[in-house]
Amino acid sequence: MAEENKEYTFESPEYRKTYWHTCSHVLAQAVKRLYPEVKLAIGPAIEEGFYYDMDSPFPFTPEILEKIEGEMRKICKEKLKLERFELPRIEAIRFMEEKGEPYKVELINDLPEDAVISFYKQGEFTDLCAGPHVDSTGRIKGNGIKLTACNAAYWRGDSKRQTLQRIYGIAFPKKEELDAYLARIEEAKKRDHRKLGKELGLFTLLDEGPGFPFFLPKGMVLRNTLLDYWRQVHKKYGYVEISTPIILNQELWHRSGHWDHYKNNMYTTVIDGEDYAVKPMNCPGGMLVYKTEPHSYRDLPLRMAELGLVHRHELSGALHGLFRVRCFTQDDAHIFMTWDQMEGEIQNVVRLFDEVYSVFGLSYQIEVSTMPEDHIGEKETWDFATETLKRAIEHMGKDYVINEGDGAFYGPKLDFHLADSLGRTWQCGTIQLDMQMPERFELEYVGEDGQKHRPVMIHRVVLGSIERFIGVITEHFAGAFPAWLSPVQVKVLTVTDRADDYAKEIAAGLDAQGFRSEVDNRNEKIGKKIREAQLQKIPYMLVVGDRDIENKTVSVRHRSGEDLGAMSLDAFAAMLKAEVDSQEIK
RNA sequence: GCUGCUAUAGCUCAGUUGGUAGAGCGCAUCCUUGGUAAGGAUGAGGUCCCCGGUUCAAAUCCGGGCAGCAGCUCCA
Repeated sequence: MAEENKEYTFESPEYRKTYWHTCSHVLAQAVKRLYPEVKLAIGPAIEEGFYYDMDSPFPFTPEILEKIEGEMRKICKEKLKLERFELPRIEAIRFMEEKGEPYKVELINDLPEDAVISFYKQGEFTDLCAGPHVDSTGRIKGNGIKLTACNAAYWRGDSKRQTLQRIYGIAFPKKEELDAYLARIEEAKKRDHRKLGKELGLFTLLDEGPGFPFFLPKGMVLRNTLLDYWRQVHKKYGYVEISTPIILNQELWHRSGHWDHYKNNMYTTVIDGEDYAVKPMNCPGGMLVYKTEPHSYRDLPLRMAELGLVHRHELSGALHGLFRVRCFTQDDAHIFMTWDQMEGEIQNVVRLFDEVYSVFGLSYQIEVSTMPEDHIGEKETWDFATETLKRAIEHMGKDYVINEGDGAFYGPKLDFHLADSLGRTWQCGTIQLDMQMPERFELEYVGEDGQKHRPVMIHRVVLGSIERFIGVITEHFAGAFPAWLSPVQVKVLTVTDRADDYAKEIAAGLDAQGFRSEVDNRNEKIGKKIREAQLQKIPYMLVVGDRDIENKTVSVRHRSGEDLGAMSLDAFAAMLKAEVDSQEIK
């Protein structure tokens, strides 16, 4: 773009990338001016902003980042022209050696034989770079730049190599846009499920069990309500439910292949001198249940669901609230079927996903994950399974992207990434097609022809992990769950203690109809009770005072702030029932 | 696991150059009986994450560990 003399619009994704890419060069230039001893690695533009990886003998503190920001603003003011030039490989290497940039030398060495080796020069600073860039550092708005963080990153993404320091930044052509961006980040932090989980009394994580969440009474109501719904919808889609043990003999895990491919993440124990393992997945248990009796083709597809508690030893640094834990409940199911049933059954699962996600107002993006390096089975089987998955969703008119080499060790999968209300995505649902486990466990069914055949299997989860899903919807709803899910649906607030008995009657009446209510009859003013119920994001507040006692009414307030006025308890209950039954989001 | 940062009351946080601790909220008691987002007073509550070191003296300085946060790696 530097070469072209056209109008720039920041709204175009290409130009944003170019703009941010130049910012990363300005960042590197600023660092080299202030700290010449720092070695440069790589500095690209990313989805939102840019970063530069550097090898520095000292950590970049927030104070240092501010200093660097200041220098960056100066560089913008200097309006340095960006000029591109090329060098033959030998000269390019010598050039970077002379500058004392070993990481750049390594990058050049690893470029393909026929690569054009280009550089961009701005003032005294030159960087190895394929471009493109804006034509002058004057294009960058100095006070629209913010260095947001400094963190560690491995050189070339390899955990065995040098740890570098990565400075992240963001930049906009207008200061107001930067402020809006920073405000959005602040908003996201308010929705963080770890913060809301504590404030709303949903769950907690304690030192005594890192990565092992505790569910508190309110979180448990939410969880059980979610699971009631889950059972109801699975019944509708023809599933049966099973439960298999958490600890099983290690021999089973050898047979399933988990031991060879997953043992680093498995917890083990010894019982009566024999080795056992805590299950990291539910499938082997499901296989064993399938084998407890002979099956006819008439039984298929057999859809066996299991809310299975699995344990996985995740790296300590990977733990993150309920999103990444060491023990979680998968809303698993294993579907056994004939080859003919595959496509239809995959689509049946996708329809179930659509129904469930739409209840929460969640949209998704599908990824097709293909054969990983570390896999079992033949490539031909994998190709067939992958094609079947793709074809099934293509016939439903669904879009997808390919995630090369990210499949499970036993088969390819469709991953459903859910976007929360801030546009961040989390993998929840997955549909995995498996032709390996039925083989390893020698599963059979008797066909129409009276012969034994091998079924095919689908592994699938909709919510993914109950824990993660609760985290996702907590952020998605910012803690204001729809009435059907809210741990407390109604809070009855007394104006004076003369209303105590009446309030208890109201709450008892609601409880009798299956609603979840609480009474706040503390010796506090009504304004304070409302404020607290509001902060707890309770959908409905029923204010009861002398007027209500006299008129046999409740004064209804919704958490949106709307005053719905006085009405009879029956009228309110009917309204709430309609809202709960429809699973309305409001 | 790696790099950096953080750890003080149930929660959110102060704590000056080393002299064994404070606020607000919450909780308890009392006053107050107040109609749609915080009424007032009093009081209880702390092994300053754990272990070790320096020092007459450590919440504070140093080392090690556990945990959390950010990111990287990983997420079958």
